[in-house]
Amino acid sequence: MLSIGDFARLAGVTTRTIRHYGDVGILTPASVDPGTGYRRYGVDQLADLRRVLVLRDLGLGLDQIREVLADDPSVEHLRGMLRLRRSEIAQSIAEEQERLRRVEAHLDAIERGGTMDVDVVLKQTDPLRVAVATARSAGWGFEHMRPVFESVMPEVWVALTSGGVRVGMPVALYEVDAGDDEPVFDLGFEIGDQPFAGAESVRVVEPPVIEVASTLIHGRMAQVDETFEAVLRWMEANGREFSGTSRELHLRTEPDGMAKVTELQLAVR
Amino acid sequence: MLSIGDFARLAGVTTRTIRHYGDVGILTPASVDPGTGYRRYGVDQLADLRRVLVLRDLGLGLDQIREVLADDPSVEHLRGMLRLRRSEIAQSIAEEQERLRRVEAHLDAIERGGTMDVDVVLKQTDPLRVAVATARSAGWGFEHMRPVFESVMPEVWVALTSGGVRVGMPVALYEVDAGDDEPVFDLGFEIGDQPFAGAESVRVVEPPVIEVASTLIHGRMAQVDETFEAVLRWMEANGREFSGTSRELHLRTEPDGMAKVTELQLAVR
DNA sequence: TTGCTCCTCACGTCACGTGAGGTGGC
DNA sequence: TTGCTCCTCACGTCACGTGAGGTGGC
Repeated sequence: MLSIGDFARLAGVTTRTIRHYGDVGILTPASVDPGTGYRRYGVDQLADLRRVLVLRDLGLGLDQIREVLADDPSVEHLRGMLRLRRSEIAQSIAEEQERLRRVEAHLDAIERGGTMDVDVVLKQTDPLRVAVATARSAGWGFEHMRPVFESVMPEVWVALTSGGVRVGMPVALYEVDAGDDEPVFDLGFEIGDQPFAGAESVRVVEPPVIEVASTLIHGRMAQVDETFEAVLRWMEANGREFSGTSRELHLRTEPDGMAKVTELQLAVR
Repeated sequence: MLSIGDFARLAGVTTRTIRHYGDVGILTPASVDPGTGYRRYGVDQLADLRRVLVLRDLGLGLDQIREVLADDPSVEHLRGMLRLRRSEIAQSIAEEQERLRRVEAHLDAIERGGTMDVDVVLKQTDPLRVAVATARSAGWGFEHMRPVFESVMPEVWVALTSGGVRVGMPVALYEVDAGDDEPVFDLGFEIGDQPFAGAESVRVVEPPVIEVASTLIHGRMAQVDETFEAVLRWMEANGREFSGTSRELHLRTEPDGMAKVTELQLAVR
């Protein structure tokens, strides 16, 4: 019989760990002195403890370890847990590698230019339901777009409110096709889950949930072009490619309808 | 100004998270209503929150984030933290990959033969200081070794105790060189940090701390040969190679000096 | 007036580490 | 008798999630 100190030392762990395993029912002492409370362990329990430590080092939780040790023909059970663990670990490696890439991209940006000019986040878009009208402009760029915004948005607004629909956040949806000189895009408002049958040129769309590089634009929209390009550069530095789909979400607007905070989303491939 | 709910929604986090960042001093509300305690956030704080979320997703702790945000020309500081993070992530990826290999080796063992016959652990040896005599036997294997043990160990024991040294755990140290037919190895006892000048054939050695595949043998030493081979098979399955150095630590012995629990260590290359 | 939002505690998470304060064994 | 070991609480860790119980705003 071994004292807890000897037992722990032989296994290379602390006595606190041994007591903890007793507390959670993973490894109870062979006997406990009723007077002093001193724990005693049998030498054959060393092998049990080893098994626990092996499973722990594979990343199993103590609850799982207790389960595996509990049922006797535990091979099937253990196999199931290890398969689960395998995919969990593979998953977490993939995530850490992705994280490492992001850290390195940040460091690159710092080395190159002081610090990053934009804060870009890679994320999934939130589900969205919008009522939009299709718009055309003479060319890309804010100067071409602005008049289109100013004529189309009020149009959609009127169609919605006269239909009894409360308008939400203003939204613009773009698709760039190769060599487009005359951009065609959708302008409108988020409408949540309110019913709306559509009217004349206004229809309801639910853009798919996709992965985007997202950034915020503060203040007037004049910066939108340069921000767009900054995000494209960010994508390049981070090994991502622009798919051609982009969205503008006007998170906050001035009373006059001008954007105050805009989220710019460029879909990655 | 934004309510905490709007603020959180725009950033895609919960209000609890926002409050927590307030509690720890990372992002305090632009204003707090003194009557109701309601928090108010400025739209420009959305960018601040974004920065926090970006750093969080790089794996920085909230303490570190607070530090980086605290000093204003934080580029140097941030760079240092990101470099640290980079190496931490690389480290953790390596560990997870190692863990994945162990899980897969376990699964292979289960597929092949029900479950593993030995519990083998890869670990660093503990520091060790032993007094040993050199021994020779006619060949490898327990049957050849046993008589050597039985004659050499008492010899060392006498040399130590007559020198006033308390003997610790019995230890055997082996080196296999290619094609050795007449094994030469060291037998003796752990002596901790007790001084011992050496006597006749007995000398003090401190075997280096090395990485070993370790397993326990319960009961009489007759199983040592098959266990040795099982560990070699384990190494093969786990992509490790035996370096030729091995050790036996007699963790517990019977009153008659026979081993009751023995740790067998094979050094990996 | 009824939902909805917001508020402040405060416990739980996971596997122990780390004292604090006290007692048994050589 | 003096160290050394052992004992039982009980807090701390990290970044929030999740109620509980209560109140303000449209």
